[in-house]
This record gives sequence, structure tokens and C-alpha cells, in this order.
Amino acid sequence: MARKARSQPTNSELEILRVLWQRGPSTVREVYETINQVKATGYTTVLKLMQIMTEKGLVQRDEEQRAHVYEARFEQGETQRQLVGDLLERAFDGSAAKLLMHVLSDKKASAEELSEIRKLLDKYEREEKRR
Amino acid sequence: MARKARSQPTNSELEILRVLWQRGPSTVREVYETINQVKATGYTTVLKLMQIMTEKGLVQRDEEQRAHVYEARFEQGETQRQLVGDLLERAFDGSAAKLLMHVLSDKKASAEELSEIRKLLDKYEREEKRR
DNA sequence: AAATAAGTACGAAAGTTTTCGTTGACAGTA
DNA sequence: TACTGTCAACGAAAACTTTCGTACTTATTT
Repeated sequence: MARKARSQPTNSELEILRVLWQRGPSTVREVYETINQVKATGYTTVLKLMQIMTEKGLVQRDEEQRAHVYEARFEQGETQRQLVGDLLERAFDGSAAKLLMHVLSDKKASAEELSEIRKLLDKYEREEKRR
Repeated sequence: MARKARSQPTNSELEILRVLWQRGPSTVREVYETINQVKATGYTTVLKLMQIMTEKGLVQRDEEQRAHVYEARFEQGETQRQLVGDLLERAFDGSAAKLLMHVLSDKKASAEELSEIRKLLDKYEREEKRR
């Protein structure tokens, strides 16, 4: 039987993952306090979500201490790739160019970012040629 | 009172919107038949979704004919921009460069797409300088 | 006119996600 | 020991999404 596809994190789950990626392994309280600075939420809400994420395999839990320590199981980049790929499929017919067009026109790309993007593009294109 | 933010289309709603963008104004049956080619679904399921989308303001309905004709209320590009902006916020800390990196490394960018992307970048950068 | 086909409206079930109250365990402290 | 604070576990409610059956209407065909 084929292994079930890794579940995409939901919005709230992603919020938690971001804290874990940023802070590294953390307790529920630490995650709760970080999120709560931005968005009012209850402690047990965060706890429950993190328990569910453990079941889903999105995070790992170290139960050594009384306050369990949670850690993201997948790297940020890996998850981001998954999310982008999904959006590409769902909304852009798989066309990266179309997607990028919107990224750029979103006016959120700063000058530094533009040059960084260009660098990436150069690098990527060189690699392509080498084949 | 502030107007409620435009609701993001859900997955199924986006599926329907894509048909409407592609076909132009369509009846439920037409949308149903298009979607059904790819994914088994019931007629009333599609109907209900389209009714809900009307309530949400995602589509417009022309009731002139017995078979109502639905039309997307927002352009594809506008919605795509919204979706990308949202993903950028939710998963990439607003960094377009980070997002693009994943788009490129997704191996889905073809040679033509790369050159198209480059053109976009050139164009965008020229516009930037002009300010 | 009766039967059939195609349509909308609607409610409700089923599934998923999010929120939170309550309980009991455990640790530190008065 | 009794009190207080912090924690995990759990269940269930609330909110949202998806699916579909049923009822009713309208047009077409026999």
C-alpha cells in the first residue's frame, strides 16, 4: 500500500511551524507566547494544535522534561517548496512564469530582492546550460 | 465600519473559478461537465458551491435564462495576486526572493519560462529605475 | 394532459479545522 | 501539609468546507 501523502499544514499549523523554525525546539508555552504577541489565542488552543501536529507527523515531541519540547520534523525549505508547488498547481496551471509575474507586480519586491532574484536566475540558468 | 476583506476562495471554489476564467460566463452544467472530466463530482455539489460563491460575492449570476449564467467577479490575475500575496505572508515572511527560489528549484521552470521570467525581471527593473 | 428532462433552492450530513473548558498530574512554596 | 502555578490530555463545541438527497418549478416531448 502506498504511503499516505504528507499532509499539508493548515494555516494555524503553519503559524506554529514558523515559530519552531525561527526559534528551534520549543515548548508549548514559548510558541504560545510568540504567537500571542501577534494574535490573541488561548494556551490550550496552541497545545491542542501541537498535539494534533504530532499525530500527523508534522512535529516531533521530546517528553524528557515535564514541559515537552517540540521540533519541526521537516525543514522550512522543504515545506515551502511543497506549498509553492501546490499553489502552482492549484492556481497557475503549473506555470512558474505566471506566478513570478504576480510576485513581482505585488510591489513587495525591493531593490535588493530584485538583484538577489537576478542572481538566482543567473545561477539557475548556468546550471541548465551545463546539461 | 470597515468592509470585510474579500474572502479567499477555498480549494473547490478556485476550481470553479478556473473553469469560469477559461470558459467565460457559464452555466452550472457547463462547469459541472468540465470539472467532472477530471474529478468525479455531483451536479448539485457544483450548484451549491456556485450558489455560495454568489453569496460571498466571488461570482455574479445572470438569472435571465432558466439556466443561470455565472461569471467570475474578479479577474484571474487579481485573484492570483491575492493568493500569492497571501502565501508570501503566510510562509515566506513576505520575501519574494525566497519564494522565487523555490519556484525555480521546483524543476518546473522550463527554458522558455526562464527566458520569460528574465524578460519580466528586466522590464520590472527598468520601471524601478525610472522612479 | 401526462410524462420526462433539466433546472434552482434548500437543508442537512459529513468532514475538517479551530477554539477552549475541564480534569488530573506534578512541582514549588507558604 | 495545604496552596498555588504550570503542564498535558481530552472531549466537545463552534466554525467552516464539501457533498448530496429531496422538493419544487419550468420547459419539452409523447
